[in-house]
Amino acid sequence: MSDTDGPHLAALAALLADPTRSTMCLALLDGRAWTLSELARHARVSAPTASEHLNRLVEGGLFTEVRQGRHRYVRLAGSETAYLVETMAGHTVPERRPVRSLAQSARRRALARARTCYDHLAGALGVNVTRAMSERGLLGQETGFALTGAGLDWFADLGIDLPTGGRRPLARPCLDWTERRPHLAGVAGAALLSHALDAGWCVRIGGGRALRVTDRGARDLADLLGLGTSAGAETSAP
Amino acid sequence: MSDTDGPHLAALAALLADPTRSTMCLALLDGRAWTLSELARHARVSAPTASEHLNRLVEGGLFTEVRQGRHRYVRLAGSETAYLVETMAGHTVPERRPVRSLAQSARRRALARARTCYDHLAGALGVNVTRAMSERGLLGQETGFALTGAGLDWFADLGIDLPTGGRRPLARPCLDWTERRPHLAGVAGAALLSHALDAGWCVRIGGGRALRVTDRGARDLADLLGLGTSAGAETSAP
DNA sequence: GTGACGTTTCGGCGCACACCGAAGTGGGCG
DNA sequence: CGCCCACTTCGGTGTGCGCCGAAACGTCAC
Repeated sequence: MSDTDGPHLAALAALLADPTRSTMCLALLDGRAWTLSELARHARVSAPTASEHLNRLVEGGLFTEVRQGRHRYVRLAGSETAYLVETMAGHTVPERRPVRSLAQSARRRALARARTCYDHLAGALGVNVTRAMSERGLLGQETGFALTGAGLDWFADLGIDLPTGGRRPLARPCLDWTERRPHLAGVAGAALLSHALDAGWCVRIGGGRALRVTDRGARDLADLLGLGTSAGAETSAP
Repeated sequence: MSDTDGPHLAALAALLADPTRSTMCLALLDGRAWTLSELARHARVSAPTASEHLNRLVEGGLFTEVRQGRHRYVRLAGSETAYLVETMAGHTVPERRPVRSLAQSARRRALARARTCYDHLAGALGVNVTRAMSERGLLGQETGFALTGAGLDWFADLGIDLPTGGRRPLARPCLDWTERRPHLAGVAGAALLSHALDAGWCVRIGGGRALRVTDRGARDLADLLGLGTSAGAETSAP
């Protein structure tokens, strides 16, 4: 391989190499299914244009689609695809981009505080939770990135079932775009976000990826991980 | 972020979205510096064309260059860049590609047996070494991907120094293109390949990425990890 | 100096494709 | 049945860019 793989790699990259398509991919990082018209509006293109792009993304295996009545729902093909998009997004140079409006600034701060990254926690909240887990000996980051025995017990005590045996790693680092530090992804990361939503630790705000930590969530996270009440609000200043 | 990051992600992807450029990136996965004309010949384009592509790749931060006399040497910007290329390459669908010539078939088999992947071992050899380390309790893969205490001792006993403290993880999985299984990357992976070359366990064959396991290497790997003499030759058949 | 060679710049060609408006398809609903 | 709406197909336009040959530039060797 590899000698003849150039064109294949290029074909994959070309799917992400268009601003409209990459915007769509980032939008779908919220892990949910979007309709064509929602994506068209989000990416500011006409419906015909969006249709063409979705065809290519589905054809290329990055998206899967479900047709329901007159709607065309698409979502990321799976966690591996999300991982690919996350990895590439983590390598873009963060430039000083002028904030154009007050509303945009508020939205951006909300996303930086706490958000979902496909199926796990991200933003300051995700990074702080990951760091706290490390400090409490639940997660080992020194010699790689893996749950410890204590970490497995911690999930069990919370009543969170961690399905094993699949190809997906139990714990994996995911580079946070805003914090530039790793947060917990993989099976454990997905289970943790799922539990956080079920247990009412946080709720989605707006229709997007942003999360708000509830009072109950702040209390439980303080109890379980010693997180300060501003863990999902404070910036990453040292 | 993320809302306005579509164009940035697209710009990064566009660097890899051309067959000539992606071929160059894959070539540089051998971790060494290539001259412009070497890359032009490898990618089967003229020197002017290659020059343009290198400009864009350097400009985009994927390559770094060193000018020496009338030569222009380029290499991957770093291990993170190599990781990015590896990740994307690992997501290309492996298709049944007809083998066109006997020489190509032999080259492909050699690469599948043992090769370098930027700065660590890959191919059947890399995957088997990784699996053996797991079975011997040197590497934990159940709850993530991390060296164990025994693993740290194992490196120390070999006299391999593992520099810590940098941003690069000590152990990281890298999906093998040919084997479709993880092999050891990160600081430990790089140190292991470096030691393997220094200790004469394997040598580079041809000018490329392919490796040949020496008699001495086969003996030492059998002693240290219980690897069969064909560990770098056998296929991954279960 | 002169010649060879690696690299860059320039000009021009041709193709791929992102985009839209208009028209067509088909499901859902009154 | 007829209307609305989500989506797709079709034509046409513009442009970005990958490519090369020719020529210029720099370095090295003699």
